[in-house]
Amino acid sequence: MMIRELEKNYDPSDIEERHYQKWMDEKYFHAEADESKKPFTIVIPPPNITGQLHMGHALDNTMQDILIRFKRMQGYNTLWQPGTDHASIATEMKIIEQLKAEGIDPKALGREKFLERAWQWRDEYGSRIIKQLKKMGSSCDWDRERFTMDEGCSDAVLEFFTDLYEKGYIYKGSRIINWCPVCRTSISDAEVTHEEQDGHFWHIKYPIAGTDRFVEIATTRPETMLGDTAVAVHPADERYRSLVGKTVLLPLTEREIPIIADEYVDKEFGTGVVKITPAHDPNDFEVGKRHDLPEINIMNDDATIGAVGGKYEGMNRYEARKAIIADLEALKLLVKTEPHSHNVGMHDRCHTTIEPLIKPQWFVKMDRLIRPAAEAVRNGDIKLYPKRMEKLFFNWTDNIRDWCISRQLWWGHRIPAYICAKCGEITVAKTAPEKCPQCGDTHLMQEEDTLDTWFSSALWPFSTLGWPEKTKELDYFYPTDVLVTGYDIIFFWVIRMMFAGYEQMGRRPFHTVLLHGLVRDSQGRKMSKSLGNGIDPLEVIEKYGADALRFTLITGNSPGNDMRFYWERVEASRNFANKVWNASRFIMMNLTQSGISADGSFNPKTGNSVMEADQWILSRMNRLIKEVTKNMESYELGIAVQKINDFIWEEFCDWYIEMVKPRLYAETDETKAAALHTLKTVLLNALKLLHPFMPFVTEEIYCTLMKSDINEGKEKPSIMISDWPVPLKDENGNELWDFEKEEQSVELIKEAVKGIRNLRAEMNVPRTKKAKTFIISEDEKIQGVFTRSKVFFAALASASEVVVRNDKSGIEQDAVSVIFSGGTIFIPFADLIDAEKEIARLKKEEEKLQNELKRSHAMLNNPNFVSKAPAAKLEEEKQKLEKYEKMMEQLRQQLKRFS
RNA sequence: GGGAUCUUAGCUCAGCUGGGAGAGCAUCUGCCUUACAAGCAGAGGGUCACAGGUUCGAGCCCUGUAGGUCCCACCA
Repeated sequence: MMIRELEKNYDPSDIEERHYQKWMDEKYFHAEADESKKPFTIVIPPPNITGQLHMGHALDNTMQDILIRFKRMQGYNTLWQPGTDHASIATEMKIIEQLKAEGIDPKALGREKFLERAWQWRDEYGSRIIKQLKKMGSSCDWDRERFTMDEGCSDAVLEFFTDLYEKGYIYKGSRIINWCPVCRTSISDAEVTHEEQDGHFWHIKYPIAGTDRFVEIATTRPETMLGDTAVAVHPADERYRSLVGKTVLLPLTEREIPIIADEYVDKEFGTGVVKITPAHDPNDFEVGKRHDLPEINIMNDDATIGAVGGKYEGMNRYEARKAIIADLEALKLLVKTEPHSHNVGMHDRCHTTIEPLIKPQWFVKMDRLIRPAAEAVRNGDIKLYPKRMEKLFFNWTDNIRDWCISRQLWWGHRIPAYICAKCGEITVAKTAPEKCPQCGDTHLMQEEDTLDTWFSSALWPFSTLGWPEKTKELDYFYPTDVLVTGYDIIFFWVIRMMFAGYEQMGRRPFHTVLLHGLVRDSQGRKMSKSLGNGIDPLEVIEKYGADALRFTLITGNSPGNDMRFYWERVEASRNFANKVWNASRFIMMNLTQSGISADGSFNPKTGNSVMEADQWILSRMNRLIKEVTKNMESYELGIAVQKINDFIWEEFCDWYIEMVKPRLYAETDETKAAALHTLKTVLLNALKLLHPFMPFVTEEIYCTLMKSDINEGKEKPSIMISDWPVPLKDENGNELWDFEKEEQSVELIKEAVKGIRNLRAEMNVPRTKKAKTFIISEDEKIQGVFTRSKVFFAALASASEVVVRNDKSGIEQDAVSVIFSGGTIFIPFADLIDAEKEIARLKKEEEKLQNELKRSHAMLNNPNFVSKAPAAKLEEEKQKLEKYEKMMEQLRQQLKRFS
């Protein structure tokens, strides 16, 4: 039957599309509030509408999908809330770019027309990344897709803004802010990155008024001297104490400015005299406030020198710097130029050097608002994984500064503040007031600025659920559970969601933040457009399938660590998918060909046709289920999937399936049904454990399996809504799949098989040369194990016949031997025995054993170990020693034969 | 300047609360064994950066050193 449908190699291409469509059609991703079930909720970090899927998204969404699929299978009512972000500045830049390419001046176009273009952009490109996320297999509830600027989210922003304003947390003020001269907008502190740059330290003489003396200052930005309104020294600096209160004549402008004393100055640094430019430096701004200094803005919005700059007007910052240095030199006021490296603030988006400027802007007072969030992390109400990220978090919250939320952009939520044309009164309201509450004038202008894009994303965990409306979704799904995102976005988003959640909802927005690292290229470089080293996830999916990509991203790295992307790893992941595919093919083939139903009264605990191998693999599977579940619940996804991989490939495929083959191929074998049932049980459970990681291949196999008549009828129509495996228990509550003794037996068999394989490989015995195999053990239990498992040795160890005895007499003369912990194995290879080689082989074994004995003796002869180590450990070591001694004894006997 | 993190096989990395060093890829040797050559069997390869300390016992805990990466910070 279906075996013909299953190709020899797994081909994901058409399968993925088909199953995804089916999942959507069946509404498996959709969640409704349902008080009878426990919710599990994740909100997606909304990708920008300018964005294309990159590896970071791929990793981020794979992790979320794994958690969601896992919880869904565990029976939770899971909601993965999707949506996109308007990304004010990024989108605005894209549109300006677009307009310019068409020869249109954005400013001339006007706000309204510009916004029309922006909405067009969003309609055209906004859903592009959503389509790409679907290719990853993301099981988001697409019926609930949201957008940060849709009606509901905009209402939420209005509510949030006006509420914070009324509570006094939002204010407008003229303060020094970070200005991007290219984007022509203010940005928040979080959007500034610092970069160490080689610059210069210029020492300049400022003449002291009324004397022929000078003070020497040192600066890295001489052009700002046009805006100097003081020079400062430390109050305790003896060198300059007498100068405080005097004035200097600012070169080039001839303005007279005071010499002041302020603690801010570091006596030891530079000359100990600092020029103070309150309008262009955050520190100088503070000094200026303390001393009531004038603030002279010397720059235009594009960072060219303004009208106050006299002859330098119109030059950009760097031209002005050059010109000023040249002029100072001509005036002999330049003392020296030193090389100096210093940190320069850059706009993280366009990489332009920030210009600190004084502008009227809107701010959120953060000191009080941040407290519940900081407290939550401190007391464990919100947990960060990995824990070390808490340091990063506190680093920010402990040094919190007010958040500049106004942007001089058009694309975004316009600030709901209305300014009276007559009296200048500012009214903040959700809708435009008809008249000024102060003077009654009806000419009110709405604030031109829009809000920082993160202002709306801060509300994402509840605005997407309907807030400020009291919806049943909000009631049921909030607080959400886990937030998954990159550590690079903690400051921008995570912290802000936290304070917004506590402020507006009175509750945490999520209980866990799961942070991941960056995906880098194979050389460890950040993937970026400019380097051209980015790898398109869609290309990977096309070539190897979404399962392979997901598997690659989740394997072999620990939480929060960056990872490197290699095509070789994708290939290895694809190979694993194929392995699962083929194992399933094998099992299904045997199930159908056997004509034996694998259902029914099978009980591995009592069934007399059950073999140790069956019990062994069931027991191993039982342990796997427990461990993987635990790992998943602790967010150790990489560890979990590694264990699943190892179990399926090594234990199940390489050992169990190989062991079971002779039983399946035999014409009549009373153990066949047990084998088939075990194969099916283990496969089904393994598929389920694997499903969150590799949703497509597992679904395809599952459905094929279910289509057939071997279906017990208890399973769901899709693996994604099937039940997460749990250890089976009998009526007394004992685990049905727990077989410790049988596990030990099989481990013994494996040891013996490995020994024989090793021996044959070293002696270059071809696989086709079968040999009679004598297994000698004095232990009756061990004899029993091998007597029952004779059948395995043909398939696994090229045995033609297996004889289990307690006595080696008569067989050792023409045989080679393998010593293992259960006894000795003899294989008569008279024609192949080369005494010298045999001795060498045995000597090598002896050396290994000798080392073990040495180690064991050393431990057990250490009185401290014996008295202090735990009893179990001690006992374990004693047993090992006993085992080694036995093996050594046997080995010596064999060595004797050849010497 | 403060902090985080990394240093483990040729390469990329795991190694979760301390109890005999692992995986994938690469290399070498055999195998087209009727699930899979995208595979099977076998092998080689590591003073776990260095130096101390705690411990019966350290890749894991503590201190220091060196080097790499990253974050934060107003030293003009």
